[in-house]
Amino acid sequence: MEQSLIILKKNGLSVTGGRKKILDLFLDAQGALAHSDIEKNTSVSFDRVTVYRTLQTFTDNGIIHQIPTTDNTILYALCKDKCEAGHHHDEHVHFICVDCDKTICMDEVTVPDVKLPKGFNPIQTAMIVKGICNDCRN
Amino acid sequence: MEQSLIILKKNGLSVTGGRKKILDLFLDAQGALAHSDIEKNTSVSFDRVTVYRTLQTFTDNGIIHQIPTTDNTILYALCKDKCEAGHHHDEHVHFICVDCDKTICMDEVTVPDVKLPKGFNPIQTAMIVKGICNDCRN
DNA sequence: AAAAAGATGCAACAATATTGCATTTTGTGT
DNA sequence: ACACAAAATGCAATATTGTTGCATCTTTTT
Ligand SMILES: [Mn+2]
Ligand SMILES: [Mn+2]
Ligand SMILES: [Zn+2]
Ligand SMILES: [Zn+2]
Repeated sequence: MEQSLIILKKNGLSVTGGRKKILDLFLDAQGALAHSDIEKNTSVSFDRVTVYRTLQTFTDNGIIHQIPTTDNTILYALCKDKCEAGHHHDEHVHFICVDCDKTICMDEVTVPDVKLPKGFNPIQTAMIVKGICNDCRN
Repeated sequence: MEQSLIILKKNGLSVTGGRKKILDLFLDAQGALAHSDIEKNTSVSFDRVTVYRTLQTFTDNGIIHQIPTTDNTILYALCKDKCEAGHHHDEHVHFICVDCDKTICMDEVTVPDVKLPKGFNPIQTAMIVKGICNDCRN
């Protein structure tokens, strides 16, 4: 059975053309995708609204996770960890290449713990490294 | 002399009502501010465009720095470190309280180094911790 | 005080995001 | 296979957010 089907079923989501297509995009993607990437890359285009709602649904169900940025976009990437609905466990570092602009999930690089001042209770930590990626250095 | 004046002069920026007012907002603020906060909090309101341009200017000159988020906004906060025009040195952790929604610069908590896979060259690292802040825990 | 450089506001426009509702599609039980 | 209920989609309208050019006003420099 197709990977995208498996994921949708496992999460109790009904299988629709749009969801399959968008999920396949993520499964095939090199790096993270922004909303705009999805609108561009789907030759057969869905309504913008559907894309918004699909990304929301996937995020809620722990299928994709969000990556914070400083340019008024949100990046999304597949959760490869054991994320559940309502609680993500993506504690890996994200690398944004300033050259090719790709964003890569470094699944093998765990976000280090950090000691916070007394009284601050951490729930989730994100780490974003900007730099030159493997492909772009020469 | 007023703090805001000093900062503007030091950066060779001409002193205008708008810049002073916005800079004072940052100097008084508890945490980081989004564009929308500035529009709301300035009783005397400037044109939206001026706010955009002012934030851009401040960022370019190393007066404020950006904090990435996952909600299609950018947060801005005063640079307390020795940032220069064109090159920031804000290597501190940012804490976002999921309760009161404030974002705090933890100037004393340095972003830890992280070992990247071969071929990846880091330039700048951001760390955002979500959790419950000092004021909100009880 | 005058000139030059720079900042601002306005208007128009572009891009992005949200909501309600009618219609279509999907999953479920027969 | 069929009918029904539940859910997803598209569309339209609206709201929010961001960008650009240009005329005017303000600040800085001479
Ligand atoms: Mn990731
Ligand atoms: Mn900061
Ligand atoms: Zn690259
Ligand atoms: Zn709080």
